[in-house]
Amino acid sequence: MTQDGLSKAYRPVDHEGRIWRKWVDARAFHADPGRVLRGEADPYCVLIPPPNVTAALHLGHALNNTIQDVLVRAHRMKGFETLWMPGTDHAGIATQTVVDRKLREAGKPGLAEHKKMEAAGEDGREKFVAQVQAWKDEFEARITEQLQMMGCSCDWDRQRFTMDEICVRAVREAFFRLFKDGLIYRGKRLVNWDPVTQTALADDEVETKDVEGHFYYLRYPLVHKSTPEDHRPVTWSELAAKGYPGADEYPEDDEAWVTIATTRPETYLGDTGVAVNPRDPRAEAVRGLHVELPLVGRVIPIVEDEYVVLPVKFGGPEGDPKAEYATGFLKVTPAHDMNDWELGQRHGLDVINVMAPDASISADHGWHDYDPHSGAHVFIGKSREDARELVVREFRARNLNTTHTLLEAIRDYTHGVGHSYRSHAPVEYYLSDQWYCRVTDDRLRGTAQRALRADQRTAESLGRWPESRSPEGQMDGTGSGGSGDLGLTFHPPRYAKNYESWHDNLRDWCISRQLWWGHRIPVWQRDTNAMDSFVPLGELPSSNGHATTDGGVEFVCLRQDDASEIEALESAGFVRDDDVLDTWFSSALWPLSTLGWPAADLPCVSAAQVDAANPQQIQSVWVKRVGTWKDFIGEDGAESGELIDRLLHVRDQHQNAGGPQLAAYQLFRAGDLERDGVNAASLTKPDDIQEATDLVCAVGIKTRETVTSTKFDDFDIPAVLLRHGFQPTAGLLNAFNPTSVLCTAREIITLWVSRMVMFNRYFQGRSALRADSVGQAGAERVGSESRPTQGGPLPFRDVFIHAMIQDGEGRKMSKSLGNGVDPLDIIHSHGADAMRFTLVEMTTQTQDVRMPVENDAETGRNTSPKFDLGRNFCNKLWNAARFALGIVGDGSALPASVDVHDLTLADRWMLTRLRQGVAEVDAALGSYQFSAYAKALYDVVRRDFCDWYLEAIKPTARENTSQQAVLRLTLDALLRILHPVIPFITESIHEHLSMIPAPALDGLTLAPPRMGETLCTAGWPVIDPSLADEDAVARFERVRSLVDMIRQTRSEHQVNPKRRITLHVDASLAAEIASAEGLVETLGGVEAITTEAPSGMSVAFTFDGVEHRASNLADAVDAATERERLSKQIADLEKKAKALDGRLSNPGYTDKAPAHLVQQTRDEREAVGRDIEALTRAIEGLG
RNA sequence: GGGCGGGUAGCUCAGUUGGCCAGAGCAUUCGCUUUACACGCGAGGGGUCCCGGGUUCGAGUCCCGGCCCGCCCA
Repeated sequence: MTQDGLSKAYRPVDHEGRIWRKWVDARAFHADPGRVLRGEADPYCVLIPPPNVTAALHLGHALNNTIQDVLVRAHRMKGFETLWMPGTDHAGIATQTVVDRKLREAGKPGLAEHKKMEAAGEDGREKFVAQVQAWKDEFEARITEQLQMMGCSCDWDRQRFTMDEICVRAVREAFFRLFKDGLIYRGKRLVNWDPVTQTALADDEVETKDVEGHFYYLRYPLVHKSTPEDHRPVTWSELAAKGYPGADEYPEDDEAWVTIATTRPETYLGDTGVAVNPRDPRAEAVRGLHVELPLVGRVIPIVEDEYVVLPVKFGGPEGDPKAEYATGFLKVTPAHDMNDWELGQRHGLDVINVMAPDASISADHGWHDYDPHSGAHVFIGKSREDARELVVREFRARNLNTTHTLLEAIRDYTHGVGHSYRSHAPVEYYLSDQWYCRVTDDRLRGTAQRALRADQRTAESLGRWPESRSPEGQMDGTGSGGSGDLGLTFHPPRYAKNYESWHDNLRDWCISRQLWWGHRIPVWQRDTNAMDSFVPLGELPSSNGHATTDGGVEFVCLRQDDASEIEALESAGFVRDDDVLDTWFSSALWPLSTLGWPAADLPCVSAAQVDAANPQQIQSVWVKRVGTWKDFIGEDGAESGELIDRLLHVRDQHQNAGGPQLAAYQLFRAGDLERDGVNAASLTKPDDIQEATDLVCAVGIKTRETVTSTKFDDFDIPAVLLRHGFQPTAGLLNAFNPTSVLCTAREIITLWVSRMVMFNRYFQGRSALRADSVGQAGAERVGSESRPTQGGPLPFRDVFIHAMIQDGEGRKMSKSLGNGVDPLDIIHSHGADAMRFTLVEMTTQTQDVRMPVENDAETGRNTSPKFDLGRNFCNKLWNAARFALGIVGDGSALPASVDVHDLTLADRWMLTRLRQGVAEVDAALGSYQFSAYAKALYDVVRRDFCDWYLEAIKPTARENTSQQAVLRLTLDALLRILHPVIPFITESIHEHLSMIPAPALDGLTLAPPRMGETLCTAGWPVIDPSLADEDAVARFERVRSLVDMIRQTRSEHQVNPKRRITLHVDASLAAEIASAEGLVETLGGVEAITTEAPSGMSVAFTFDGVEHRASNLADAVDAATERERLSKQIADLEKKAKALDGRLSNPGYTDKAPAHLVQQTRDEREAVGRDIEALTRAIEGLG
């Protein structure tokens, strides 16, 4: 290969597609759990944080996935059996909302219309979900394409989706076990309610935003309540008699009132009490009294509770805004406020819900004392906002007596209000029936807390969550030391604190969502209270179901859908729950579901069970798949292509023998399968199944790439395989769980990391192991009496939290601000490698990184000048490689081996620097310091290799074949440590380099590729300490200093770079230069070295405190300019000398500082002095 | 209110047990179509390391107090 074969500049578009196909064809990213299980390789596994199918990926995803790819590629090269599991998340509420909006924008029926259809019995739910499914298909494909264009080396054969068959299986099993173990329950609680999307939200889906609102001061008349019907007003004189402060300021016969302050007047319709702090001086006077709600007419008690904030004038805390605004009387609305709910529970107050699910005022959702003839009818049907205004207007318009209206005052007030993270509407606290997961149980929260590595825990945590040492350690059957217990480690460690405090403040997790897009809750229920007659539930017929009862409502959870059981339930009056699970429920199972749990331990699911799960889907999949594959192969299998050849070959070999290859072929010819009556029962050996599965998955990839007209959907593969008893995930759980590291952003710590830890440990804990036998008939004895307290293995050992990318002003990148950068734009303009290198270089240990955003006037797209860094670096590497390949040629002249002792100074220096570079890279990657990794690469490639080594060897490399050998090997090693971050360009260069045989060099090991001549499966460089040559480094550094001085002198005299100058040096320096193998001459542009004084014009420079001279710089040197230049140098040196003198004259320094530092300072002072003397003489010489 | 992160050159950032006149990339200035690279090469200029105290022979680094920006949780 000559340099003519490579373009002058690196053009990513010329290479990225070809290189990607090369990797895929080599199946270089496909993990084989067998190698791990057989002990042939250590596992390294990363689970992708599944991107939402809501939208395409943004730059934050690009960073997140680049980091993962760097780790994965490096470990693959280091010899680990490496699995990077890809997939996407269905993102229930987000996707449903987006699709609804898009439908409405397109003038098509949206969610509301589909809900009407469903209510009318017209399959609205199914039709809407089909729309969302179509959206999912589109975006899953786009996301996959984006990741692949970035070069992500995921095991694409195993790609998952949180709602695919494999994941459904895990969700059902998990829900069933939690339900059975009493960790899932149904309850009527206040939930965070999003009135726009009309669903419950988890605590962490609510964002607090400051809102400029008001405090409204409302007057509630005080009354005596002697009988239910008779309540007469309280007068001020009565209160004054009881010692109510300030009561005597009012006319004594006037009706008395209390004033409450509220930001939400409309909720007064649901007030069921007024609370006062028992320490309030007015409390005693109002004890036993009631208030009458204006318009509503409801008479409600006054209760005393410490929760009520005392106003400042009655001893409340000064400076506390609440105390400043408080009146001391608090309206209590248990159905519409979280704190009021709790207060109401303490005092047995009524709960009156006055709103409909859309947050409009309604008497139909729990307002049981609504009187249509009261004044309250005016509020019915009004929105929250309108009702608020109306309440204020009514209160203002109504008089309490002749001098006072019901509205006392309105004051401006800014306060935090919860908003839905999805619809951004203010959240309503809403009373409803929801499903909860009891995450506060020690079996979940406790195992998560104890999982944290001891040295990352606080003393409080260690006290509160003591590890139960002995059983904990022995418990996990994985055998890898410590992996099953306290080893969870955050990088950077400060994030461990977030994790801890999240658990400290945990409440039970609301897992039901009033959505259609998601995993439907597998519980059937009937309310026997509302039934005239019913057959008692009795014993469930199989272990597939578990029943509970709560206040006459019966619940049955089914482990798997079973048509006959469902029919039996429904005929007995049971109805399946309409709701779906919180998206995070399936996300929390990601480390389990993607790796095959629970199938790793359970018998294969039968075809009948899968068919029952979703017969229509399976059927359609089946038809589609047959069509797709037939189109691809053709009826006679005659179409060309390596894969078909392989399969035909396999068929010929195994036609009669059977076995995995035949099975694969038959699956491939899916249409043939049923016709031939082949069934899964003939494929019983796990190895057969695995091999067949692998081959079929390979078909999937091939099909995706080749058949563009037919949409290929990975969703289908597991369904087909499951139907025939295959386990495409066979072996994965045992080989790869616990996984190695989770890479994510800090906002996810609470939402996701914790829940994955809880679930992974719970479901693989001791009792869960016993529960595994439940799947087999008869072994049914796991219940509350054998509750596990010991957790199973972690889902991952390390958690790396990376920075968030902001724009140049420190703002989040967002669509609304228009400051986002599309990764695909950068890939198109700069190349995937340039983007990756820049992102990695930016990734420091801070919590945010800034990326100045510019709009490209030509394309109208956003970009950032920061990406030039990566592009320039890649181009530099490309040209350096082009140059090196040009020198080495086809390699026919290279020796078979070289001895380090025969090498030039430059070669030995370069090899030493290479070794240091590899060590720096290893250290950086080992501690998740990605910026340090990029900087180490930059330094060794650009500074050492390009700037110095290549320049140094230019005159000799074309003749010196040993030098060529070093050049070839160094470039090879550099490509390997560069590969994880810039995979495309390094693989491209490697295509050429690998054609040149690698000479042997003792101490340098560059293992060949494992698969398909790909650099990505080649070995990581291993460099023995014996290659380090400190003497060469010291000598080369001397050369560098001297060359720097020469270059500086040349530059200051504006010497043309091409002009070769003459040095006049002393004998000692002349000897040193002579021993430097011509490096000084080459790098300094030096024609001749002489110990004789210059005869003509010359200039001075110093080295080691000795004056030397350079001549032949120019045709004339101006003495005045030269004097000025030298004087400036002297001035600088004198400044430095003064500083050093100051230090040395300080006895504190010379006495207390380490001796070697003091000596160093003295040496330096001496050298500076000699330099000054030399320069002074030079000035004198100018005359 | 609590927790966390940041404040170093015009911009984006390094600076890991305190110890070379504080570094890199971009930008900028000067010189250069030097046979790998102008997406380049060589040489410069540019910094009260947010402010105020303290510890120390010595502080960007450690301690205390304050100011500003951002994130998370209540």
